[in-house]
Amino acid sequence: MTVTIRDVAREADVSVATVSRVLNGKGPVHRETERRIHRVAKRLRYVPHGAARSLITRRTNTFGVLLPDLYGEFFSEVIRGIDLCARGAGFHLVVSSSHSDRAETESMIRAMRGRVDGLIVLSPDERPPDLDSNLPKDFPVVLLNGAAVRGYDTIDVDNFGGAATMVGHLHSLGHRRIAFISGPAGNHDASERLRGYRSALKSLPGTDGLEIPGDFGEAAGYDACARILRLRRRPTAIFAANDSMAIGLLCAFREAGLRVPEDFAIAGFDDIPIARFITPPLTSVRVPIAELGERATAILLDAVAGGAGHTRRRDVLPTALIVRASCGSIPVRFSRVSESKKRLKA
Amino acid sequence: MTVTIRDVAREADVSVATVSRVLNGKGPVHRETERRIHRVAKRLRYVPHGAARSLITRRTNTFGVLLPDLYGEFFSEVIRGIDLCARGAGFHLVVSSSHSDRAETESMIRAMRGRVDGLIVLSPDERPPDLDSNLPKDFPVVLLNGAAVRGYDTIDVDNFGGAATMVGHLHSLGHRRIAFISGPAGNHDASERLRGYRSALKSLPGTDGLEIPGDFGEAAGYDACARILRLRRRPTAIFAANDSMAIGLLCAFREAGLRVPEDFAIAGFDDIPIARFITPPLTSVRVPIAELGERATAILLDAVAGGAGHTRRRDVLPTALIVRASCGSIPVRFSRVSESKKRLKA
DNA sequence: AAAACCAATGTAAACGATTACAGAAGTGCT
DNA sequence: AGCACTTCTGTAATCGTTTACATTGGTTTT
Repeated sequence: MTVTIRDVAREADVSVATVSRVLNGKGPVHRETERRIHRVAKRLRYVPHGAARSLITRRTNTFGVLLPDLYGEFFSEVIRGIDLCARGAGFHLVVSSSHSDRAETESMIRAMRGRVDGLIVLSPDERPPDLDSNLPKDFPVVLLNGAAVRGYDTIDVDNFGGAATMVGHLHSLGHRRIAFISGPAGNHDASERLRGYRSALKSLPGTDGLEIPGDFGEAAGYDACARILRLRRRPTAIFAANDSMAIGLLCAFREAGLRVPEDFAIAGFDDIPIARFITPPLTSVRVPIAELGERATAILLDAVAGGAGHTRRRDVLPTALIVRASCGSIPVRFSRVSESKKRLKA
Repeated sequence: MTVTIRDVAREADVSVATVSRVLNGKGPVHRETERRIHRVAKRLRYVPHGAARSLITRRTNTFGVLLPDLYGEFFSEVIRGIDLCARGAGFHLVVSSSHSDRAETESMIRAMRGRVDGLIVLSPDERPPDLDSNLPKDFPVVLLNGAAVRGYDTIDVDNFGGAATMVGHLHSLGHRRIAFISGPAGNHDASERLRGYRSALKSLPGTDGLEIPGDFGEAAGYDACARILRLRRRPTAIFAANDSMAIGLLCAFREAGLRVPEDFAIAGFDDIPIARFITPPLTSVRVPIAELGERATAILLDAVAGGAGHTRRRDVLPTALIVRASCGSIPVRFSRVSESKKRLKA
């Protein structure tokens, strides 16, 4: 049915070996033969069969990326970093989402065998997927943004430190009652950030905490507003475990007729691109999302090239406090856009 | 090196056929043998080689998605729709971005041969990639959001109608000088929206237009602000060809100390999720982004199942005007969040 | 007791490419 | 003329699976 290298060979009156040579530009082939084969290939609309090819060459020049889901700016940014680095090294990328269902994740991991040369797995769970029984030994894998796992390369950001820094910042602005909207239970980032928040509060004199459950979605932030307004002793600052929830919260406050930062200071975590575009621009903890992806890919490239000679690593990337208007004490015109865009005179 | 079905067979003292049968649950196999094989497979960490398998079965149970790039909410949403539908039918998804470089796009298309059963190509260009010479004849492909192409299934949104409707809406709010920030040249959506804008303006009495070049990026919207403020006769309403530019514009106005919608009405196009969360919530034209993806996948599923019996289609999805606060005349509390979230009493 | 059947398993041919090896033809050197 | 070398091309093995078909031994039917 579909046309194979055999058809091209027959039609061009040569052997398949010669066709292969021409198409891959290997080995000496007569000028005339070469032209003829190209003509025939084009005429027959021949496209080599990727699976067949990589079966024999044992290379796919492709990396797989496994995400819990494909939506949201965080993942987009990670992929951008991965893409950048992989593309530079001549690798394609296949991205797959597994909806944070453990069984499904593991099924996808298996499905990648023979289709990719290496795997980047974003495993936000505290308990990472069972790679050992779902991948051949020594298959190159980098775990992104999850707990450390023995025997695998992992890369993570300093969630603990970032959260602690943010609490310190809020404290320095005079806030003493600082609430925290936490992320989903069992999520590695979420629990590290929570740990950072708690640890910082404990070390600061005269502070008072309040933990509101959340799940990293905008709706959770939105709902937190109602909860906060019901309180007798309201916090003066609210620190959301990620930007999405902070945005939902901002939105709810606006609807409720409350002002940020005048009535409440709000801070987020991640510094997703949209953070600087909302009103007021959001104070957040920047995690170098794209760089996370780049680094992961670099490690994977090393693993693929190095084979057994590759030594496993655990990288932790630093975070940075990004101060904007949502916590007050700075002019409403926001601080970071100037990096990339012309500032307006008017 | 890596363990194959042969190794499992040898270790379990059976033929490869039996192993294959067990692993795929086909054909009658003795209970005891089955157990033994499973044990051995697990012990050896055997994972079947996807390429080898799909070479013989001629099925991958995978769809490929080709995007111009992987970033931005629009694409995330499309993928969500695709994912939803594909997953339901038991198909995996591989996503690849090609950075809108024509040659690269075509190289990726070729790379998909033998790795996927069908392809969804987002081709925002007026001139779509050359599928004919980069894919076998009758390979299932759905073109998303681009110009119609003979011989292929295509699906698109009603950009023209949506833009015209928005202009009508602005007009009905009393605006007569309505500027348009256009999208990148050569982009199908962009030029259809521009056409809709022009056509509507022409048909409305006493209106006045102004076209500002843009490229769908936030920065373009941001820059448009300066340009507008330099004008002697300023527009009262600005219609951006997509939401990202509208957001950039909003941001620039805020920096410049101008108020929306009091000083300028601003409208966007796409209704990306964040549109309702910014300040003020953005009036926009909703395009059913996720549904776009779902429909495309449904068509592809039909094509894969139906084979030659599949009839080609060209679908055009309707758009809807979403009125929020950014063009005034409605309360600042925004209208759509109530769909999905509890409204606050306070 | 022969025929007919069934369950359990093995043998070997695909699938569509790449590539080591070998052979053929031509050229230049001694 | 014989040899070595180069250039071009073909033969066939190989990658890791699936599966049609054959085989075996046992059970039931007639």
